[in-house]
Amino acid sequence: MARLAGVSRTAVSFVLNGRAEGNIAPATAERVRAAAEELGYTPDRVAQSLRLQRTHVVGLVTDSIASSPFAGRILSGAVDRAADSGYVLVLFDSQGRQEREQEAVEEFSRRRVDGLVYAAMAVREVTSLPATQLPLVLANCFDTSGAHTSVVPDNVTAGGEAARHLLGLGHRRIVMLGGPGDVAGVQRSEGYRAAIREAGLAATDCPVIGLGKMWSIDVGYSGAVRALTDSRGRVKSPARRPTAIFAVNDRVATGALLALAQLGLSVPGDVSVLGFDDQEQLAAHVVPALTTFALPHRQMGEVAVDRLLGHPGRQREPARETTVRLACPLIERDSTAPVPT
Amino acid sequence: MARLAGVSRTAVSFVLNGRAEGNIAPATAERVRAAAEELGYTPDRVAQSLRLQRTHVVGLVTDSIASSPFAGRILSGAVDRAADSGYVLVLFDSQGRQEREQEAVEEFSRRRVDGLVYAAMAVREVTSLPATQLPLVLANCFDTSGAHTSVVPDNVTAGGEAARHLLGLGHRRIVMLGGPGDVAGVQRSEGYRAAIREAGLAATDCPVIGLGKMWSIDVGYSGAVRALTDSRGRVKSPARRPTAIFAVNDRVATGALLALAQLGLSVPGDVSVLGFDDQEQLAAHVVPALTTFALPHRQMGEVAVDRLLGHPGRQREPARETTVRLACPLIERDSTAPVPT
DNA sequence: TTGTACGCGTTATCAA
DNA sequence: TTGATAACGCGTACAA
Repeated sequence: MARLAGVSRTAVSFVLNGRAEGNIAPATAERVRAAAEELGYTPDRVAQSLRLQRTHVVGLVTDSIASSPFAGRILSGAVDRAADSGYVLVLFDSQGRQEREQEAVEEFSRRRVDGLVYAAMAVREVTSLPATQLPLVLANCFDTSGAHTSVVPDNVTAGGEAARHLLGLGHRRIVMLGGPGDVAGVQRSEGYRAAIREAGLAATDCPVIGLGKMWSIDVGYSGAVRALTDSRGRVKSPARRPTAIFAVNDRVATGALLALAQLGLSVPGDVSVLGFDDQEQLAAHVVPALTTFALPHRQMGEVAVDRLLGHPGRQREPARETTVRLACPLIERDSTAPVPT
Repeated sequence: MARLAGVSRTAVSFVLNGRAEGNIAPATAERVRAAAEELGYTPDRVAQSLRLQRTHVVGLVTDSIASSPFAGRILSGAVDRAADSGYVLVLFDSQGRQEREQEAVEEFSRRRVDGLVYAAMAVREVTSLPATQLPLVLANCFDTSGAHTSVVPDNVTAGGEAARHLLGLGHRRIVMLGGPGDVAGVQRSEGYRAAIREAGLAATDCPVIGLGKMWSIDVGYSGAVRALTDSRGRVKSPARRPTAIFAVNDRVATGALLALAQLGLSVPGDVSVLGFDDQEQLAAHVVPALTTFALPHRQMGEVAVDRLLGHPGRQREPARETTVRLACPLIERDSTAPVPT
C-alpha cells in the first residue's frame, strides 16, 4: 500500500485515520486516498486491535436467545447501537447452562472484547454472574449487589397503569390472570394491587388468579374459563362475572380470547381484555387486537450498549444510576372498552 | 509468563498448543502448565489471529433477527456449532436494508472473519448477495446461480405430506388457507396440490385460498370465516363445508381456531386444523394443540456453519450438493382427527 | 531439548 | 512534513 502511493506507512495511517490535517501535505494525502481506493485497501482490524489494545468488539452472552419471541429485539437493538459506534457484537447463547456462560466469558476475555453485556430473555435476578474484570452491563436482568448497571422494564409502574386504565373505563370487577410466578409477575401484580388499593377497591372484587409459572396460551385459556364459569361449568351471570381481565402477558390474554369465544362472550362487548408485552405477531393480530403494554426490548439492547460504551445514554443528564428502568407504554387497540351498562 | 516458568516462549507456545510431545521435556511442560494455571495465563487470541492469519470467527448477517419468532433458533444453532469448533460468531442485522448488509460484510472482511453465513428470516431467494471473497453459505435462503451452498427447509415435501395426512384421515373436502404469496407458500402449496392431484381428487374440492402475503392471525381468522360461511354469513351445512383446513402456517391456523370457536364449530370434532412451522409458544399451547410441521431452524443454523467450517456435515457421505434440503417432520397433536361420519 | 530471531499489519514516537 | 523504528503478543523456522 505504502509502496504504491510512494509514501511512508505513517502517512497512510495518518490519512486513513483522519489525522492528516496539519501533518500531511494535502497532495500526499490525496495520493494516499487514491492508492487506497485503487487497491481496495483498508486497515486490518486484527492488527489494529493488537496495536491499540482495543478490539471494538462487545460480547453479548444470554441465557437463551431461542426461548423468547422477544430475544431478537434486544439483540438487534444491541447490534445496531454497537455498529453506530464502530463496534461489532459477538454472541453467545448458553441455553441456560451456567457453566457454559462462564466458559463463554473466558473465551470473550481471551479475545479481548472491550465489554460485555449479559442479557436475560425473561426478566429476572441473576444470582451467579460470570466472574470477569471486563465492563459488564445487565440487560433485562439485575443483580441485587448492584455492582453492575442494569437496564430493565418498569413492570410495576405499568402494572399500576393497567389497573388505572381499566378503572378509568368504569370497570369494578376485574381479574388479573397470572399473579406472581416469576419476577415480571410479582412486579406487575404488585403495581396492579397497589393501584387497586389506592382506588379504594376491595382486593376481593379484583382478585389476582395465580397461574403457576408457565404463562402460555393454554394456561390462560383454562384460567379464563375458571374465572368466568361457576362450579357447574355454566357462564356466570353478567352481574357476577368480571367485566375485565388483565392478563399477565399476551399469550395468557390470547388464551382468554379463545376461551371467551368458546363461551359465547364477546370482546370487548361483554368483557375487556388487557394484555402485556405487545408480543410481535400476536398482540396486534389477534381478534380483536389486544390493548397491551409494550416491552421496550429493542431499547433495552440499545441502552445497554450505550451505557457500556460510555455514551451517557443519549439523554440530557449523564445519568449515573446503576439501574435504569424503561417505561412500558400502553398500546390501545380494540380489546378494551368502557364497562357495559 | 515465560519468565515465571523460567523457560522460553517457544516452550510455552508448544505446551499450550499440545505440541509438547517429543519437543519439550515433560518436567518443563509441567512447570509451564503450573505457571499458566497460577497466572491465569491464556494466549491472546488477537495476537494469535494476526500471527496465524485466522481469526476463528464466523460472521453472520441476517435481514432481520427481530422480525421472526424463529430467528433465535437458527442463531443459536449456528452459535452452538461454531463454539464446538472453537469459533465465535459475530452478528449483524440489517433490518432489511440492503446497503447495510454490504457494509456489514465489508466490516467483517476487515475484521478477517474466516467465513460468512447469510441467514434470511423468511425463506426466500436472495437476489443481490453482498460481494465478497469469503466463503459464504446461505441459511434459509438460496440464490439461483447456485454459487453458494445453501441450506433450506424442504417445504414442498412437507406440503405433500400435509395432504396425505389429511387424506389418510378420510378427509375429502379440504381447504388450504394461504397459497402462494411468498416462497414458502408457493413451495408448500405446490407440494400440497401435487399430492391432491395424485390422490385423484379434483382441485375444486380441495381449493387453495390465497391470503395475500401477510400471514397473520387476523388474516387466518377472516380466511377461515370465508371458507366456512355462506354468502349470508351463516355457517355452511356439514355436507358442504370443508372438514379440514390446512393452514400455511401456525398463525393462520390460530386465526382459524379463533374463528371456529366463534362460529361454534369444534376442533377437531367438526373440522380438523393442520398447521405449519411448529411455532414456539404457539403451536403446542393453542387450544387444541396444533398438529403441524416443524421447521428445522436450529438444524439449519447448525448445518450452515458445519458446511462453512468444512465439516462434511456430520453425515455419512461428504455430501457435496450445493443445496441441502432439511426435512420438516410432522408433529401430531390434537387438532386433527378422522373425518366425522 | 531449548532458546533466538523474525514476521503478522498496525499505530506511535522521534529524529531528520 | 516525512520516514525509520519500536512495540502490540503470538507462532515457528532454525540455530544452539
